[in-house]
Amino acid sequence: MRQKGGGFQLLLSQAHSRYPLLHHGTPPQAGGQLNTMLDAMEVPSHSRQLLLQLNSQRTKGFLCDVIIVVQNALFRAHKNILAASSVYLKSLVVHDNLINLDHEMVSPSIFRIILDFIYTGRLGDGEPTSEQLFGAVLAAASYLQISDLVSLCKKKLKRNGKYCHVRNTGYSPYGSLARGLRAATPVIQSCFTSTPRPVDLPPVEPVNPINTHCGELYASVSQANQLHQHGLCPPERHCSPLCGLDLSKKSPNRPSAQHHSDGLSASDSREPTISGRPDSPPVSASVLTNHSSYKDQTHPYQKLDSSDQQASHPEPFRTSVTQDTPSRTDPQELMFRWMKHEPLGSYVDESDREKDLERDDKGENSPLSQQPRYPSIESNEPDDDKSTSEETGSSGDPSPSANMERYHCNHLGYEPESFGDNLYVCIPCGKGFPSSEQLNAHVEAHNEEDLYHKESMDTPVPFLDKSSQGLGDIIRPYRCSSCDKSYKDPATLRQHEKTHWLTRPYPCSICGKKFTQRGTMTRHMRSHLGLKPFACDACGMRFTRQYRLTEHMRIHSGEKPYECQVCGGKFAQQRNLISHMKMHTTGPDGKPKLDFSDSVYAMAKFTADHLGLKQEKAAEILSQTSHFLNDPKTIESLYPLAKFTAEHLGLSQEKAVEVLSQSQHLANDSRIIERFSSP
DNA sequence: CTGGGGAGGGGGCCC
DNA sequence: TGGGCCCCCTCCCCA
Repeated sequence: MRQKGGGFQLLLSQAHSRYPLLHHGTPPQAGGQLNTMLDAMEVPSHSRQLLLQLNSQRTKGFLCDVIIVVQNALFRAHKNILAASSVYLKSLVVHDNLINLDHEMVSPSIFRIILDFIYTGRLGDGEPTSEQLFGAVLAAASYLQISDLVSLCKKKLKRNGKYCHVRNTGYSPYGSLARGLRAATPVIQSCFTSTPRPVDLPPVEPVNPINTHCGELYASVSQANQLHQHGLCPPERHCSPLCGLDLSKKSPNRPSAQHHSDGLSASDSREPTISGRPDSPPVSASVLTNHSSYKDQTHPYQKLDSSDQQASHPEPFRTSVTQDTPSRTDPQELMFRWMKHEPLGSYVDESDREKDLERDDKGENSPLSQQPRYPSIESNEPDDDKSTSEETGSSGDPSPSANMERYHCNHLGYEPESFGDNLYVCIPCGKGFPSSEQLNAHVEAHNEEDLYHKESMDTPVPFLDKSSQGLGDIIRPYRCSSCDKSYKDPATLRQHEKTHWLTRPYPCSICGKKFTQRGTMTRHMRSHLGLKPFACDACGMRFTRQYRLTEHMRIHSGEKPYECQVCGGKFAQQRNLISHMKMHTTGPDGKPKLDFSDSVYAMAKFTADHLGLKQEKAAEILSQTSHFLNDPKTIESLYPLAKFTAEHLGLSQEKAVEVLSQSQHLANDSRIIERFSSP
């Protein structure tokens, strides 16, 4: 039977094209000659034995390096085998370890048959077959560009007198899905849901999971469903004929991929799969060769163990800094904390604290609002909960929200026990709920007006109070009731408020790590799956994020836009500038080595951060807002450092640089620091 | 051996 | 919801 081993011949053909000396040193030969040579194989059973081995390995999951998602079933296979069988599959597996097939083009059952064919050269081996089945397989095989299988199906249909062009047959890819077909194809997870199906299609019978003992990469729950849930396989991609298979995103630098943007977000646009798109009608295989120029990178992801993940997050650098916090009056410490965006001791306005106390007396404060708005230096206790705060990966994070979280846990009985069954607490109003769903519903019920009204009633005003509507309130009117942060729109505020929640709402279904934003969790999932959609045109290196690619491209362009204000050193990546700045701020003994000229850069950055503007706008903002600093009343309400800047460093950045460079002695004058650090 | 820079990768979070 | 940016950790290379 010619078709028997057809896939294997493809495999050998590819192997020979790549490795001309593979077969007894025989040079590459024309197809006919090669076939002749294979027919004359000195060990006739060699190809059969090899294929049997490969299929055996597949059924055991051994050395499988790709997962194929078809609707809600997952299949494991070997990239090489798929690539050898279909140029189309080759174009998919070359980039990703997980590929997603359009289930409207190929159903799980049909794909199982196809995969069996690829590994065995048999179609519906030993099972009763029908023209409906062949039609479905034919359609799917055409879609997947498995020419041998297409030919086989056509032959079988012609034999039955049923074949005509597939477009006119009315054959659905589903067809009659070979009920009872016994196949060796291992399905990682098969969880057939009530996904709406075309009315003319018979229901897909569940495929019994086979070989679930294969101990490599088995999801605890349906990965297919998770992929949808987590946006890794958006429904529109999964279902639309225009969507398709390749989970990768196009490299934005590829003009040829422009047409992918329709119907897909930028992030979801695909790597151009040559003939365009995976879903485009099957075309000549030759058009796919372009793909081979890309660097074939596989990204086996091993970090499935949550403990590993957590162990990989040691205490960050700045935690160690805060552990041996100098005394409050240490000016360098204050400056250092400022540069680190850590709260200064003077940050909590005494009047606000009194208000808090009043509310406490009246019992008005919710359990969550009873804390000081910001943990002041004097309220800091030994950070003894580091070992218990690791679950969310926020260990050592000195961000205000992280500080608040730690502070809550330390001081105010913010343990779950204190809320009984209502573990999910609304931060703005302090109400507890037994489930995250109820809490989310409740949070939605907080309309924007309520939020605004509430903040206007009892929110401390770290920047500018309402009586003096200043720049901060104009730009960012929505202020968090749990911390000092303010936002331009209520949606962002709601998003931010989740960072104060006791329970992070978006857990990773693979490692269990929890996130405050779905997008972060989705991104995290991509790292599990090794998806790197963004490719560098210059070197082929692939990245998980567009931003990484942008950074990377500076390596090729030589662009170094980040300049050290102290020494003039230039860097291609801002993070390396920041790292470099640490060198300026840390002496050889490891202690902070801050002079005021170092702080110029940090001042600009700080200003930009707290005004919600981009980094590069810092200087502009400093100069544009200088008139605010001319107003003593406004200065009084500004962040102490801005006040200090206005008083001591001049109003423009240029002036500040000049003054700072001439005033380094001030850095050692604790009285100066005391002036702005005291309430 | 060590410090510094380059660069890959992950998480937080605002827009 | 995804993009963009920031921050951090880490590894590697080199002087």
